[in-house]
Amino acid sequence: MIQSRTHNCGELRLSDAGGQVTLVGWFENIRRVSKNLGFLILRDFYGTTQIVVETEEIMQQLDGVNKESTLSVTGTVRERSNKNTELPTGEVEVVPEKIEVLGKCIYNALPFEINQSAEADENTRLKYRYLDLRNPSVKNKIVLRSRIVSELRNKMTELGFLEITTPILTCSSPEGARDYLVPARNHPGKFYALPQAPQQFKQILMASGFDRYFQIAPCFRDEDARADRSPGEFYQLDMEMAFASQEDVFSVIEEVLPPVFEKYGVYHTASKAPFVRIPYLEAMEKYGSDKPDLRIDLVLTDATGILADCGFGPFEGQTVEAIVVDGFTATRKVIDGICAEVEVQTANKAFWFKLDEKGELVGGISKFLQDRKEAVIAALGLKPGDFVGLTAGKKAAALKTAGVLRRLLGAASEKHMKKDSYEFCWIVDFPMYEIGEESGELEFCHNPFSMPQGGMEALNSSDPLSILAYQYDLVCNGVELSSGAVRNHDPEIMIRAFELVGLGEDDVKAKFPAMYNAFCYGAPPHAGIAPGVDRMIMLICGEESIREIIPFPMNKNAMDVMMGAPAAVEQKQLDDVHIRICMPE
RNA sequence: GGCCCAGUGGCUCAGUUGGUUAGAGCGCCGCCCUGUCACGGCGGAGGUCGAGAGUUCGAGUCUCUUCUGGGUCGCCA
Repeated sequence: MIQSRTHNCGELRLSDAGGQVTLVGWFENIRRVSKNLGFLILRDFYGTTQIVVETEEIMQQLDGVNKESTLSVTGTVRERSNKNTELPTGEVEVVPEKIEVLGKCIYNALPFEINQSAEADENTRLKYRYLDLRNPSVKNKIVLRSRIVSELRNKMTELGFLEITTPILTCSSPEGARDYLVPARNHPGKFYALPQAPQQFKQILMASGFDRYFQIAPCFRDEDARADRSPGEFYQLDMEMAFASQEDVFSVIEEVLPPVFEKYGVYHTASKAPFVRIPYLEAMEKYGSDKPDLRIDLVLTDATGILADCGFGPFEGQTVEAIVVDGFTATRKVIDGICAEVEVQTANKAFWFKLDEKGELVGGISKFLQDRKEAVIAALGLKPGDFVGLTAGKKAAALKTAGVLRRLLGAASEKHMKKDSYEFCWIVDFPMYEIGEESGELEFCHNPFSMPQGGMEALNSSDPLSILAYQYDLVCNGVELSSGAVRNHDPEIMIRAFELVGLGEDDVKAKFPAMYNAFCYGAPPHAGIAPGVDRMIMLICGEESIREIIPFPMNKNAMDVMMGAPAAVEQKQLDDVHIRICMPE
């Protein structure tokens, strides 16, 4: 029988000196100073405590005990003669009377050093994730994740939202990402699908009379990974409100998120309610992006009129966007690096020139501007010392490229980026429709669930391309956290909205049968949003890789190298679900 | 699927213009050390340089193919 612990390893203080204690934990290290003096570090979830070995007998007991074995140590707490002020438990040590091995680590070499695991090869870390997670700095992110999720839950509950789980086994949705499919044993040839989001269920909950719903919802999409996008599965703080407007949704988010970001974030300040609202078109014109990083105070200027015909080839007949940066003192090398990075990220080139302290246009493409120097200075409002970044192309491309250039210029200049805060904004008034790049035909711009602004009248009498939707994005520091919308709860408007893109009633019924039917029995106007939990935690932790904030992440190729998933299964299992494998060549 | 980067003892990395026996730190093993705290000192083991082919008198280094991992584009209503 194991003596149960009296304290954890992060707990003992000077006031405990003299007491008899039992600690349990992992054998982190031992510093052997002589045959009968050594300092053993015991680590558990809560911290580390120094065990001082002062007898040859106990020292010998530890011979052959590998690090990372689990131990039980019973002994007396004593004030240290040499204190360590860096450690919470650094004023005391435990003089052991008895050390017992609870769980042997049978290996005397680990795949990586626990305390440096974050620097080890990522594949090895994932394979031995249970060792990686023993590293306090790795573990703490998972602890933080738990606290954040718990706080979000509490806050939502406080605001009267009901947490309701929706099915994991459901049916494939015809739109969006690739589904994960699950064969149905009792229905040969048929499949369940894992939900890409609980979208239809939450809207049906609204039609069922629930008023405020939320869920920390698992979502499954079979799409390729990115640094900030885990393959396969992720979580959303999914919510929906009945009889609610866009502003009602905004005020809930504005109340729930900033306190969590401020409390746990690497930056301790976050936007206060109300967040800035920026219409989509304005965001594109001003920031060249629908997810602008508002920590950067630079904006785009349309310089087509003054620069397109200056004789510089790439500007000829194109839209030209300019970003004026005052006090930009970066070296030529940095500027070239930024331009190269823009090209990598957008496949378009960036250009530049400067107005030097003497009032001369210098550098970059300045030689093409000398004939219109004063006009350029006036049009862009330049002052000596100003730097001007430029992009050109068709309007959408010029704006998008300038958006990337803006972000890089901001990051490179002390003066124009407030680095230590969370700047939220709402991007609102997304267009309902757009001309599809490939099809050349009218398509839904975001998703077909959104209510068009102006309702049926707008659909019947306006140019479809001018119709806006009650569709919004939540953006923080240049990261898109979420899309949301006031939903289209009116079957007639839904059908009309589909008709404009060449579809009709049959398509609505075919694609969303349950939701459509439910809405035919009296649906409340409703609106919602679903911020990505993993993305929020990344921002809060200041992490660049999403795998750092997921307890058991898959690798880029959607494999769990620890568990060995995905894996082949036995023939019997395949037979049960009527599946035959056709291997690709 | 396209493009970019990386792969050298258990871990992190260095390795010059292609040139003798491929190095360092950490870890591991042994010895020494009575207050360490990234303990210290001395010694030792441990390498098919991801794999295959090629060029060459000679390849960790150059070329090609391939594998693995990461990033990115496509994709992500």
